[in-house]
Amino acid sequence: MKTSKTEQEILQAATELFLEKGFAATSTTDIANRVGCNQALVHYYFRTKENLVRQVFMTNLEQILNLLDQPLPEGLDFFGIADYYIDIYYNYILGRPTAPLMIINELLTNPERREMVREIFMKNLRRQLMYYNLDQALKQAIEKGLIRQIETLDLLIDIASLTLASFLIAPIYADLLQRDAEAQKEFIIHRREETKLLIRLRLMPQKI
Amino acid sequence: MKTSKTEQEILQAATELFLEKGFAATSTTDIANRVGCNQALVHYYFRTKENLVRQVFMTNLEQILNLLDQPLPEGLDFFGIADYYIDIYYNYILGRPTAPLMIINELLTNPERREMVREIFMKNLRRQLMYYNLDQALKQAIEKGLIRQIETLDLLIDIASLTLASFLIAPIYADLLQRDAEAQKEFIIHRREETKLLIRLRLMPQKI
DNA sequence: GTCTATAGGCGGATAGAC
DNA sequence: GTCTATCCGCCTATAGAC
Repeated sequence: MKTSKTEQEILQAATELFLEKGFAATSTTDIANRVGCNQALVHYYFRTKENLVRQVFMTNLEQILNLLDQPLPEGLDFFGIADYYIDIYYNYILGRPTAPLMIINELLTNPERREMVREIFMKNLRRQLMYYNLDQALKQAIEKGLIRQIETLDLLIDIASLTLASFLIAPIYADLLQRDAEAQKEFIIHRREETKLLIRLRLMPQKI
Repeated sequence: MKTSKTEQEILQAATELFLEKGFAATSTTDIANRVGCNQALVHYYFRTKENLVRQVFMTNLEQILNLLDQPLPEGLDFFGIADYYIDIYYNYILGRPTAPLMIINELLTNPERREMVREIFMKNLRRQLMYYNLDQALKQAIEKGLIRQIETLDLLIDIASLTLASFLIAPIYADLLQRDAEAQKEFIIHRREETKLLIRLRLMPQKI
């Protein structure tokens, strides 16, 4: 489907504003102002604001899920794999720090968005295969005593939790301690390494 | 300062609605409807919606921070202390699962709220003392080799991240896997135990 | 204190000229 | 495709009767 230059600009401006202020706080007039056109044009292309929101939401969500689809570099053990995924997610969010909040927020307050997530999951067989493969590999490694017992879902949630929270906490941290943007970035990188250490220790097969 | 019964009811209804739908999506008319009065009365007591929001926000934030002020039970080692705080926070949020989202959301989108947080921190000397004491105790334990090297702030953020994220992820998890509320609660309790394990392994003094 | 009524503004959406 | 003009509805807030 071909899209005109103006339509692209509107979509781009909408994405920026949604990430800055959230969906609810952004009006179609705001979007038009940033593009430099009038408000009617936004409705001409997308008819309703809801359509626009849906599209931005889906695009961002797809991007995040697609990060999992990349092929693994060869010759990594599980500790290397964990580090690899942690790096991927931190790097992605570093580029768009407010994206996870927008998505989380929308998922929590709007049940129909969760329906959209299930659709995306179910449609993508490759993603289901990825999960299955990871699950099998983990189980084997646990049996061989290479890593400590853990559910696959728990490992993923552990990583996601620590990554997500880093970005939620970073701006608050920076403001509370009156630090600048550079210090905020350093904080996130520091948290990335702490995350790697936590996960590594979680997987290391030593007795409790 | 004495507050009338109606004022209490309005505050209560506002709190409920803000936690359910967020600040922006809740109108003063919504609040009046839940109370069973008319919308003008809300403004009679609080003059502006912003005042109401501020009050609810501050109250919830204070409650969360006050959880840290409780005296520790005697005779716990650091692993016990960690478990103790993890339990406190999980139990609190189990009672009001959407409170953290409301606060995080407001802190991220509204810079002036962060100013309020700093005020609360700075005013409460006892809280600063608590942090100082924890910091000292941790440093000593590290020197003695009882626990692995860790920054005090990192330990607190580790715990907060995992706790917070559990509640953000729980409703999404339940919807995606089409589980009911009971399963959702089980998920959170399961995550609580996983959190304890992670922190325990992080603190255990063993070589990497 | 509690009500009705209403002002005033903003947001989403559409009609219609060009 | 892009614009101006405008409708409609909801929101916050206030005025004023009781």
